[in-house]
Amino acid sequence: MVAARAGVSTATVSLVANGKTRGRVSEDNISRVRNAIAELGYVVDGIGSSLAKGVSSIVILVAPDISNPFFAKVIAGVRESLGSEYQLLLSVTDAGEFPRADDVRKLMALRPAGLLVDAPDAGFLEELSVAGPLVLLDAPGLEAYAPSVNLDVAHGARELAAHLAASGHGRVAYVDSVTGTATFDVRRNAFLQEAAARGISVPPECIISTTIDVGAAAAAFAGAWPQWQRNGVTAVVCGTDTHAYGVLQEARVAGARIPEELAVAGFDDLPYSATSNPSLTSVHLPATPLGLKAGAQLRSLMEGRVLEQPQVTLESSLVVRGSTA
Amino acid sequence: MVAARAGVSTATVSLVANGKTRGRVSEDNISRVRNAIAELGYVVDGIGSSLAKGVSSIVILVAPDISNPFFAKVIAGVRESLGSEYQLLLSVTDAGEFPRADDVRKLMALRPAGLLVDAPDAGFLEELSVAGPLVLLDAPGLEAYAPSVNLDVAHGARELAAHLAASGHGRVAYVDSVTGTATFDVRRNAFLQEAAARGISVPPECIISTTIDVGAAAAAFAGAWPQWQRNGVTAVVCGTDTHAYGVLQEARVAGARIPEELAVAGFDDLPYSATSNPSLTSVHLPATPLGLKAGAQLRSLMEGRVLEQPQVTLESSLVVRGSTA
DNA sequence: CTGAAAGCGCTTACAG
DNA sequence: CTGAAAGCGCTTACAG
Repeated sequence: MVAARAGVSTATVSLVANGKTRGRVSEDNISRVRNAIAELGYVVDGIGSSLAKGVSSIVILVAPDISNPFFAKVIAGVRESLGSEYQLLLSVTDAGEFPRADDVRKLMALRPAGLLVDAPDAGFLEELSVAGPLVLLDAPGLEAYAPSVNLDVAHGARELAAHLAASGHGRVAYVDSVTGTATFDVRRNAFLQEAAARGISVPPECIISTTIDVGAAAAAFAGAWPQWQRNGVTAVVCGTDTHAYGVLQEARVAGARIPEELAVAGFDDLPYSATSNPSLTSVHLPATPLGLKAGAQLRSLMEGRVLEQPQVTLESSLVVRGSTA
Repeated sequence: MVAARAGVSTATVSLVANGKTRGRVSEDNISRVRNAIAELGYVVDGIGSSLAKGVSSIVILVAPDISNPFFAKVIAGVRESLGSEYQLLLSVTDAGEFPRADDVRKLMALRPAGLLVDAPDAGFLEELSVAGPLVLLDAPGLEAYAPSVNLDVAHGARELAAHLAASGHGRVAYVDSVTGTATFDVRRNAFLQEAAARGISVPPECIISTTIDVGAAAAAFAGAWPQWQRNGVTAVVCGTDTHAYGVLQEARVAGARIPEELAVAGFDDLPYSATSNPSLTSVHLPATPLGLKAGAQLRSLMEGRVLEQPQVTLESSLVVRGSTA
């Protein structure tokens, strides 16, 4: 239709629509085609285009926990660095569950231009074996599989241990996340190691784990607190702020004054952590920069460039607030 | 490849892969093809299939505020009712901003099987003019454009006014959202109307609005509170819980005791509202059911069925907590 | 029940 | 600089 209107072949229209006119189309025809496109409101059909080109303009972001507010910022970052020529398709699953490689293979049938995978486990990547551009987010220890953008969450974890030691805490409990995501292992291990080095004891019976859910964490804490209290626990570190909200809630119910009798801290620095009462000490993770950088890396890959720095690590740092001060 | 392996034509393979074998393919060939598919790990190419069929299996969800935790639940609901044969593509924008119809037209080039639009304004729908299956979410007053699933947020708003009146509040302030989304108008109007009916005064200078952001709301409240206090305001109603978190935070800074000197309430009943200190009185909105129902309606449409009930409204209700009790 | 063939809307060598 | 033609991977009447 556009070709007919402009009086040229469809090949010429395609060239103009894709901006590949350099020395291939006359000025005259370029403007005829542009006019025809504008008048008809023509938009290149993505399906036909994808089939001919072999790839679509879709970028798929695979993530296990979209309900985490942290994630919204990651998405915003990815979108910004990807620009408007790529469409971002979110492959979401139920909170904490990871998509089966089988599901993702179905998504691959859409011929995505690139793939972004947040917080995967090795088995998933093993099974997946993507051919095209792929960037991992928050996948510590999996650098061998693909270029990745990681968070140096261990740094913040160590800061937290140092902060608690400096505040005089000698016995601390840890509320972990049950998901096997690598970041939670890093958080816990880095904290425990630094805590031990600074003379803080975290006995095995003071480490519990629950799903990432305020209610679940509250219930687990309620069950464990009486014994912890008898054992002299004066601080609880939580794998995520969400867990910490549950602990804060339940601690109030149990009548433990915060931070005088019980200090509480978490990871993620969610938006509400600055607002809760008491406000929550937390390890801040740069969510937007994470998305931004991962999007930029993927874009380089998709445009055929070679990454000058395939492995990137972003800093984390402790934000001290009322719950431990 | 599959056809060659099974010793049949590609047409037969297509029939089997799409499950359209009823009386068209022999049992013998069906199993040959199935085996070949399994052995080769073949997945129907979505692009080729879409081009031939005219539509893809993509469902696009357009939404203005993905950073709202409320939204994660809506998505979970949509995913569940859509099932695995459709892929959900999220068209996200920066918080509070709505995609331009132009952007969406680009998405339409992907030939989506259906479109879900959350919290649109009339102008957007006017400009859009979709041909295919379309369902609106949370679009009060726009029922004329398409089948929609709405929240009866007015009901909860009236309950809130009644609750405040019963608690003895005579002068109340309102912190609104600046986005022109219809739901915020409904919330405010329903509250103001019921408040007036119950003898609560909400003077014009006691109505302010900010973006949906804890910090912005906090700053706006900080600026307005001194005058409000002089005017005898004893309660603040916020268009969203996010606004309310900012008010809670700033009220503490200003030394106003909650709820004794100042009652605070919001809308949305976000997960953290149950956990904040004091916990936040809020109008609960059924996010998951909203997504569930919208997905189900769209699915009916995509499968060619006629909706027996094109307009659906879900209940909202007040949850009273410590911030007003 | 089966397969050859046309066609979906594009892009891209290729010949001119 | 331009256009005819092949081809991307499927699906679907159609003829047998």
